[in-house]
Amino acid sequence: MTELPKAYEPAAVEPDLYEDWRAAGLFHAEPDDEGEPFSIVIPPPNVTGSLHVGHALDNTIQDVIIRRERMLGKNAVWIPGMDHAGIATQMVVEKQLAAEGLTRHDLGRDAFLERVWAWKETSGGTILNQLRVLGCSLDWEREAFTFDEPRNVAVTKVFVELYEQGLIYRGARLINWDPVLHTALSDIEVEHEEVTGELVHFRYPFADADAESPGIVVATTRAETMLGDTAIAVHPDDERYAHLVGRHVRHPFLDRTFPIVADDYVDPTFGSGAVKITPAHDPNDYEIGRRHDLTMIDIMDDDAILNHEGGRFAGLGRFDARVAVKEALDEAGLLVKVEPHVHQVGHSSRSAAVIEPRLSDQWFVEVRPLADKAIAAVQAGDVRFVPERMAKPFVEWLENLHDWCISRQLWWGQRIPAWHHEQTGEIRVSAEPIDEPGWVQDPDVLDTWFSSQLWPFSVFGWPEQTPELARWYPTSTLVTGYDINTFWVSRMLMIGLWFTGEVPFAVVHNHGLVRDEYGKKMSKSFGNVIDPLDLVDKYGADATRFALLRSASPGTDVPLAEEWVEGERKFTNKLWNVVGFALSNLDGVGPGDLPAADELSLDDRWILSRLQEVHLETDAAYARYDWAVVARSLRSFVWDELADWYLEAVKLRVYGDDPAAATVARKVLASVIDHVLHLLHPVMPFVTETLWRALTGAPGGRGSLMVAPWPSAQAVLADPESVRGFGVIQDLVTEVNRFRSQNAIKPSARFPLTISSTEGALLRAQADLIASLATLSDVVVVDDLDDRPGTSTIVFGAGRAQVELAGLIDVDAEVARLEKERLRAQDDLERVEGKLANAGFVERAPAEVVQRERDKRDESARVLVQLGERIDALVNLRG
RNA sequence: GGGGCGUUAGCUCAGUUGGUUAGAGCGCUUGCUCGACACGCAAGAGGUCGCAGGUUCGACUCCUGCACGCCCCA
Repeated sequence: MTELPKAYEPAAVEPDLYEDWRAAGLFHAEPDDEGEPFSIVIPPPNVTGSLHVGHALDNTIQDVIIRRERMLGKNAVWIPGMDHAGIATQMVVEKQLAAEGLTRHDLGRDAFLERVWAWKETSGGTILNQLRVLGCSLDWEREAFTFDEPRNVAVTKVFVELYEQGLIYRGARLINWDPVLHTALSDIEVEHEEVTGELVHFRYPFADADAESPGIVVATTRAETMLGDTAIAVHPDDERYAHLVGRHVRHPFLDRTFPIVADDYVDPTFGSGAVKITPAHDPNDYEIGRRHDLTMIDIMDDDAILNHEGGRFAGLGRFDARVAVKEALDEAGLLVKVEPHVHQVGHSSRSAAVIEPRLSDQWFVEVRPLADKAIAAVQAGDVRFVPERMAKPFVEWLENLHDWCISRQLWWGQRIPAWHHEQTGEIRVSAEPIDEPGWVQDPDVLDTWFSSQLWPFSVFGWPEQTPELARWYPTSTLVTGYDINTFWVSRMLMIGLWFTGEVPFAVVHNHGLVRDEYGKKMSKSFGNVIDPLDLVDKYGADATRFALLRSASPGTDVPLAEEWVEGERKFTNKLWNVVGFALSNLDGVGPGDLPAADELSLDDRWILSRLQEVHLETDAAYARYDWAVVARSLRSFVWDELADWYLEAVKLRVYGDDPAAATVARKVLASVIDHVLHLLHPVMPFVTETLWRALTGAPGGRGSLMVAPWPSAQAVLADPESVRGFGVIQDLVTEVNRFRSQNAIKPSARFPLTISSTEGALLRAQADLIASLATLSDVVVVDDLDDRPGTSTIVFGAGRAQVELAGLIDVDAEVARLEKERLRAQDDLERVEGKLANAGFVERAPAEVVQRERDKRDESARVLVQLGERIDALVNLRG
């Protein structure tokens, strides 16, 4: 076996290892491979995107899951791919055009699309390459794109069938209009932000103008919309206005009158209690408009500039018009008052423009029947959320879902498979182009989510009944942040159930959002963004992955700091050195069968037992997606037990002169390391693979740890008695160390120790081990200590140990140390006696709990007496 | 306004069914080159578990109210 370099250098091994795995075909799976099927589809990142820490977390989790399932012998596949991201991608290319002084309209539709495809081929998709750097074991032979040909076929089929089922319709509805991007958006692409604006109160005069009547006062934050008003609404129970219902008012700037209507929606306590109604530019007004059959007037053009309906305000932008209308009202003597007002304003999540609700002809999906199926599936447990509490808001969201506007006035995306007759206006929806005179295809494209909702089955070639689809659909687990449950998960569930009759995934695992070390959201403007590629570069992929997982407790956001990643690099280095120590001392012994039970020493039995416990603990944590526990328990085992204790213990035999004992130690050491490398591999693939090959001499390629079978926990190795026994030794050694530290005795100074203990037989048998671990010159176990002057006592859990002071110890410091221990024992005793003095406790608590407290009391009392005697002896010695 | 989550050491977080001396990482203090590792080893300081009640022999843990913070929806 070769010696390892002194420190682990990730950059030196990661790219080559990844290429070795890939070249050996280890990322690839075929549907007829052995094993139970297990599949994950990647949440397709935007083709315009680059890797941020959120992707790093999401894909690390998926990689951990798929690597473990692969080792468990499953027929595991992880499908890569990207989302064509209609708006974002079109914006990127339009920005390039703008730099050349061009718009997409200058190029025309076909030339523009060619240009976008060219951009996609050369600059798009860098994110997928970045995932390789992280170690993600995606099946690259199966890469899919939401806008490639197989996916287009699926999209067309779904559109046509939903249309034929009456679930897709075209009609004039109030939609969210982005006046910058010139397209409709769905409700969830709108973000509501709090804005301080003005509440303008003004008066509409009555139409049947008796000069005495003051008219009726209304209030609005968007004064310009009064140009589209076609009614005023009051609450039916509002006595102030009851007599006015049915009367008409006159528009001050336009040649029309409109009625005062009564509607339950009106909040009589808000403003004047009378509401102006603009059905074509406000969602609530729209509903009222439908109920009362009001005229709906769209007063704006695509740029949100007032059209001819705006009368003398036509040609003004909506915000200029807001000011102009207010001034005109004032001049006309109709303005009552203007007050500051805080309210929610919808903004485009893409362009940040203020959304204009607008009446428009668009395509919609009627979601109710689809949503009901999805709700039923969640409630029946056919799809399970982890953590569970994510299910409730998900269902509530589905229950309140409105029809989905799916048409976009863009060019980059699937063209809507509908044709309009130029003369008759008739509409035909068809999977095949209609090539007859007079028919032109609908110019709009579909919302990107319309394609990505099909992802869990379109990636497998649906609607063709492929072997992949049969084998891997439904998928096993979907991994996403909880923030896109509504955007994406809900739609996949609805459409998957509708078209395949099955839930598209059995489990939705939601992780949190990655934040900075103070729990703040990462943002460019705040300057706290961490680049995961930078982390990989500096600390390695394993450390980056481990740091993310370690913070990922179920259902919580995931804080991350660069220093924490640095800490995990130290862990990879620790692991490196553990194996390095083993390699230089194994003398050719590799992992294999363990020695017979009667050959094992106490430390062997202890570490093997602990390994089994840790194995079971991590298996359970893996199964419940608790990455923080997986990471922490493995880290703690390797560092705090294997390295700090077992390696130190094993030196006694490995450096000793009993060859048989040395061989036993080597076998156990090699096996434990081999086992824990398996357990760690899904979370730290690179360093574990490197070390495993060094340990076993495995050739790599198909002989990689990556595809080695997951070990099984062996219940026979569980040995509570050894765990307890080794614990006694750990306690004693720790107390000796403390004694050294408090008495400023050099760590390298050896001195003899005489022990008296309730565990006498155990300690006598392990005297050499104790001497080795605690750096003692000699260890003797006796029945009773003589407590001679000139000695000091170390109290440990199972007894006392006596040290010959030999003039090396400061008596005052020793008295101080013992006083401190006496106080501690005194506190213990008082607390326990307090409990036992409580009659209720003694009578009603379980007997074993009471007995435990009694034992504690006896122990503390004994220690207290002994400490008192020692202190007295020292004080006497001092004179 | 409706719903959800959170409040534990200087910071970020664990704490499984009520009984532990309330833990970890980082940071901080002290000592240490003893044949894996200074990307290290050993020891140590640091917490009225948000506040107020209640249930219980016993509450960080269960219940009620309040305060503060964050998220989603309207």
